[in-house]
Amino acid sequence: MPELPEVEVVRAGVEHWVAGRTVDDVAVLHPRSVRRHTAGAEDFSLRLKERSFTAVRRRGKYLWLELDSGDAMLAHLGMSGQLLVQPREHAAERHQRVRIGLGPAERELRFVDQRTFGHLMIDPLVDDTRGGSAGVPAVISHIALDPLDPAFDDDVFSATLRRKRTEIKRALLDQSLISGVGNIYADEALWRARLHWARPTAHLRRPQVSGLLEHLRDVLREALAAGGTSFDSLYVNVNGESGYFERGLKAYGRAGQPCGRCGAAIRREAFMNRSSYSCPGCQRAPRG
DNA sequence: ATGAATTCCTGTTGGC
DNA sequence: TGCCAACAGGAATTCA
Repeated sequence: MPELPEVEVVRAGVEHWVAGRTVDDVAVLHPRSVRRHTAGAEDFSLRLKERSFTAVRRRGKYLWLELDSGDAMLAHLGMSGQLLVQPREHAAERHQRVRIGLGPAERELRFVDQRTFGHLMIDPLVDDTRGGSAGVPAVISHIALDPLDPAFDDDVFSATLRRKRTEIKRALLDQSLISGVGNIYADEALWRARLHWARPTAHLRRPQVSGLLEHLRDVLREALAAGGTSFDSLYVNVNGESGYFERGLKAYGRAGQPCGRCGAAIRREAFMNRSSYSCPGCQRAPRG
């Protein structure tokens, strides 16, 4: 499931292949994949055709391909989305949803997405009110900076977090507070910080928040260096190669296996219609 | 206004 | 062998 490290791997790969290319053909094969483009699939294609890609940027789990029109093609991979660059004559992937011809190269950009939680849309770039220098797509202006962004402010995050009446893992998954963190890296950072997912944010000390951010950045950077995490080949990078950080996971998906720190069996708990993995020895549940 | 629950989707897996 | 429930989960939307 693509989180920040996987999306960054895709961003870099896509940028290598599309920068300077001009769109000479667009085919929307599944309308759901452009559902957030409210003007419709035809308008989506129209705004891409004959436009050139100038840069590829990312914030959290969103990435966008800047166009020479002042718009950007915004992409979110959801759970199973892939952006692939393939020769045009290469056979279509089973769940190919959108195809974008890259002139004058004999290649095309393909959006492949089995579960269709991901999406593409065209959106105007607006001034970034969150501290960046480049423009951001208007529809994601509410998304917070991610913790690897140089402009991310730890003190502001800590203060905002401690004003909230919620649990720490909910906050980590709230993209308006901090972006790029999903279920996997939230569990990994909490394990490293020895914090249980249900800890109330209002009771966290500032040094605990700082420590958590440090662990979060560590695990994100390690995963990025390894090319991202992948489990079932639904997620692959732009060249079709799976990431392999799963061997570095200490909590996520390890229910029943011994904690690498204290040996206790990692537990799995239901949480927000999904699962949370933690160590009962090193991550004590809060009282109440 | 805030926080939490619901919903969208498809392929795989496990139990009976 | 076949059927069905559970599961994977990001984030917009809806609800309380």
